[in-house]
Amino acid sequence: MSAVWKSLMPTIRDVARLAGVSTSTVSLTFSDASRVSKETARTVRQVAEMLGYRPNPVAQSLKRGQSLMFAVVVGDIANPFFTSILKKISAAANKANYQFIISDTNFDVERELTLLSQLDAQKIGGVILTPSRTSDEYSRRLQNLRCPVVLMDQNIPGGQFDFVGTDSRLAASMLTEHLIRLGHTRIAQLSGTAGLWNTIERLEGYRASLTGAGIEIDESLIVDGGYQLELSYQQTMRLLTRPDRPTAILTANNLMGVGAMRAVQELGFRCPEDISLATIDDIPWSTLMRPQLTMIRQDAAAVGGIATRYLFDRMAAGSSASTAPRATVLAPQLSMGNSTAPPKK
Amino acid sequence: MSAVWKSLMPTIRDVARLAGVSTSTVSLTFSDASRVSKETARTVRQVAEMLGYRPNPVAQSLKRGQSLMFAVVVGDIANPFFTSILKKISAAANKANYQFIISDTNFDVERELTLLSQLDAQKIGGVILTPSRTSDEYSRRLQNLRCPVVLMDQNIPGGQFDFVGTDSRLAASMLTEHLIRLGHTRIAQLSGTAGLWNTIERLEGYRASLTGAGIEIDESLIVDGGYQLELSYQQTMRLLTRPDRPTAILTANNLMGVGAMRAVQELGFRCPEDISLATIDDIPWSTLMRPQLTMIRQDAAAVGGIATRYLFDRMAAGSSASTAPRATVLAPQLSMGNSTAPPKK
DNA sequence: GTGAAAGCGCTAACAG
DNA sequence: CTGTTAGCGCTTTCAC
Repeated sequence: MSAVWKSLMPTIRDVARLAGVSTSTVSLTFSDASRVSKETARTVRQVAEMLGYRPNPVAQSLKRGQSLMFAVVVGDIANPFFTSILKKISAAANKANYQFIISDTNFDVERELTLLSQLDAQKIGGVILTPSRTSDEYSRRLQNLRCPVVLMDQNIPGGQFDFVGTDSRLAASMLTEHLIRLGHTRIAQLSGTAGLWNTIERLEGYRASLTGAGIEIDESLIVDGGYQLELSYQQTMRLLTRPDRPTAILTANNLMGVGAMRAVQELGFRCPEDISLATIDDIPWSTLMRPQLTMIRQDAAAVGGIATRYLFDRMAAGSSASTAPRATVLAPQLSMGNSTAPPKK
Repeated sequence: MSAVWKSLMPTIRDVARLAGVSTSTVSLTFSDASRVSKETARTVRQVAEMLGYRPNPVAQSLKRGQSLMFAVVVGDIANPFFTSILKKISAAANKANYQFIISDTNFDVERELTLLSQLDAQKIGGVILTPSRTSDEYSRRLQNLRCPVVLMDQNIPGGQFDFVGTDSRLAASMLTEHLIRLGHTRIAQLSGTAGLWNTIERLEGYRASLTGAGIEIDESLIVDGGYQLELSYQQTMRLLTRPDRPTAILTANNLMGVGAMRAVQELGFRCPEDISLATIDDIPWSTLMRPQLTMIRQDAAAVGGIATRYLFDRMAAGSSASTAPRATVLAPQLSMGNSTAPPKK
């Protein structure tokens, strides 16, 4: 009934025997062709082709103690910001003939650390990671990995790792200042998971802009939305049913933007007449939404592309070379929608 | 500067030496504890713990000729329908302590086949796949894989593989009949990639419903949108600028639904007054869109959950057992929006 | 119940 | 240039 999974693959020995050479010659033919005579190489390739021989990557990894596969670890594979990045990484990896694993940690740090140690045990060749902590302890765990690590989107203090992301501080400032210019003074921020790099940066940008405009900061307007849709929805419900509710809400990522918008709609508020909404990160098909959100766009493709390049460079260099970490911080881009307007008198 | 990737992992020999036993005893302790005396096992575990020993999965795979890792291969990782499925698979795999690879083929069949053969060479333990062809040749390639294969979403003829998906024929019929009941007779279908299982089923459902209602089928109203947003957008533009334009459009997946909606908006048509829109597959945050699309919802979590169960069962059974293929066809669910209305007179 | 030994398929000195 | 050889870390008979 079911397929037979047994038809043995030809091994390097089969090729060697049939080509009348040794296994090392076959191996060399595929790794460093220059060390084999043109003629031998041709025969070997021919035989290999005929037999349908492909080097066993598992054996290669075992021998080399390192695989050519790398891993991308993200907190939420359903977040379109990350899928955009993944698309780009996928294309780059494909072009370079690398394979990679995508893993979703569901924002579970325990799971993330377990995963990383498993990958480490598998002798994974490298990791592109959105770190879910900024603590020293966490940083140490990452440093113990025996493969190159590239951070994306979120950074960690210390700068020991390659990093690519967007200037979050600036992003938050741009939106905050836009709202201030419109005349808002009661601007809430739906903030992300406490302690994360971007969370801190976005809060700082927000605070700096308010202070710079001479607006006193109302701490009760800063609430934790955990970068998640549902929590953001609940928090927005709470914010908007307060007597001293804000006139504008700035959400620190796309999913929280959606959550906030849903709450606004459900409460029957009109946006932007009753409440202004602005968010960081794009939402797919946001052009079909009403109102269109004013937002900061990040260049996800660039993030993915650069992260991949950083990683490939390190993987190619091997553990020997210890180049100084590189970092790219991209500029955020403001995209005006119609979800923001001057506050009602 | 950069991390040292060299700190060697303890091997089974280190554990054996320190525990004063042989490597086979250590191995046995972890695989079949019943064959080792309680006491020895305890010592071994203790030493292993102390050393931080973890069996090297690469070596295990090489020896066993099969890894515990499985792969999920989809055409478009950015399609939210697939991310929903992946979320579920991820949770299930995590619970069962399996690892998996996600791969995006970008709808490139060549790439898909290359990928599958690479995975095969890696001795991957199993594959969950959305097949991108229905041909015999393709089917044969799949059968040659030496690991269990579970099909999801799209099926292939022959029924040699486990399959889980939704009744696409019924899905298309439900929407078509809904439109007919509203009084539409010129209903276009934006169809998917020709030849695919669901494409065929959805077309059949559509045709059957029209014919059943005594409506003659206008072949020019059936156009190829390739399951892609952009193509659907263009095709809709074309459809709506025809003198004999349809009064309703049925799109065969979510991305095409978005594409069609964008075209409708850009042309200044009102939906549903000027044109009715209905689609198969949900769009995230569709509740924030205006109008709200009338659509068929599939139970993505169920698809992911069942596919995983099928695969794990086969992986656990090993290549020995050859159970007959299993299949689950889920019922589609109609979700009424306000994008459909009776046609204008 | 435990250990010795033979590889899984490949790579990389090292010789020739 | 090519072959011999010794493992990578683990599993698995097969003896004891």
